[in-house]
Amino acid sequence: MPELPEVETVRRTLQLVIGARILSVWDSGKSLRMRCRPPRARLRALTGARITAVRRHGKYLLVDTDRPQSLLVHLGMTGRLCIHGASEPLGKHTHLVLGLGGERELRFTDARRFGQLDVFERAREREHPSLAALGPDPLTHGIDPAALIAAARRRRASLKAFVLAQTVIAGVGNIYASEALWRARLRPTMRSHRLTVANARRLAAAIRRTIESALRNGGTTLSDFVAADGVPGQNADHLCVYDRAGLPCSRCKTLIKRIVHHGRATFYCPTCQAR
DNA sequence: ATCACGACCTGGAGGC
DNA sequence: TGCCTCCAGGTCGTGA
Repeated sequence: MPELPEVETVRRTLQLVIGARILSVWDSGKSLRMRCRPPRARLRALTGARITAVRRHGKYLLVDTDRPQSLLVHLGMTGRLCIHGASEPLGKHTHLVLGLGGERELRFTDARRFGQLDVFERAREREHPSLAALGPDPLTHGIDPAALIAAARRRRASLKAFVLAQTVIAGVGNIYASEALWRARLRPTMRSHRLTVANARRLAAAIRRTIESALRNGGTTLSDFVAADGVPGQNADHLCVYDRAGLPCSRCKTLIKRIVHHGRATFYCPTCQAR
């Protein structure tokens, strides 16, 4: 669920907490991604800090404060970062609660615990292990077709794996990889080093347009995703291939095919997506 | 160095 | 109704 458009939707709805002071910090103590426990002492040291900005790179949210530290949040597959009333009961899978005063709390919940929480020094952001290797963000940096083709030619993996590689482009996940390749009329199983210049241009434009259009619809909600205000996204109704196996392609009416590629569901139109 | 695969964890859906 | 199995949007470590 939370790929770039969903994380950006959360970021935008989180603008409401900018200027708020973190009056209290509570964490569940449970391990999240890769059995790593979020650093409790550094989380709690945010007490008293004021939130100054909420940024994003790919699928990572960066909550800046008026101190040298920022909070890093990755939503994994089922993570939510939502503003709640302080009197609302804590959900079962709540892992972080920032008390913001005015009866508001910013809560991170994550049933599957594939998410990530960390506190890092902003001055050394580039060195953070999760951020250091990220490629350009399609919304904030754009995608340079020349750089895209150079990266594609260095690899032998499929185009789908290429588009999913966060070191190449930050923020594309399984849903939008299928969607962008459909839009670019390229077969997901095509080897990335066979990408032509014209195809690379089409792919760069397709990724950007796929993401922008999903963002306009508030992101894709298949089961868990909601924005920081609790509102689900509407983009599931606008998907062209993802989760549409056996339904007609909106361009050519051929039935959409589902394959398992690299252990992930992959959808494409056998007619209008060239090999 | 690059790639494919499995593991991480829980809940929901569907079959019996 | 209840138990079982399978499946899921991300990322990383392992072994080939």
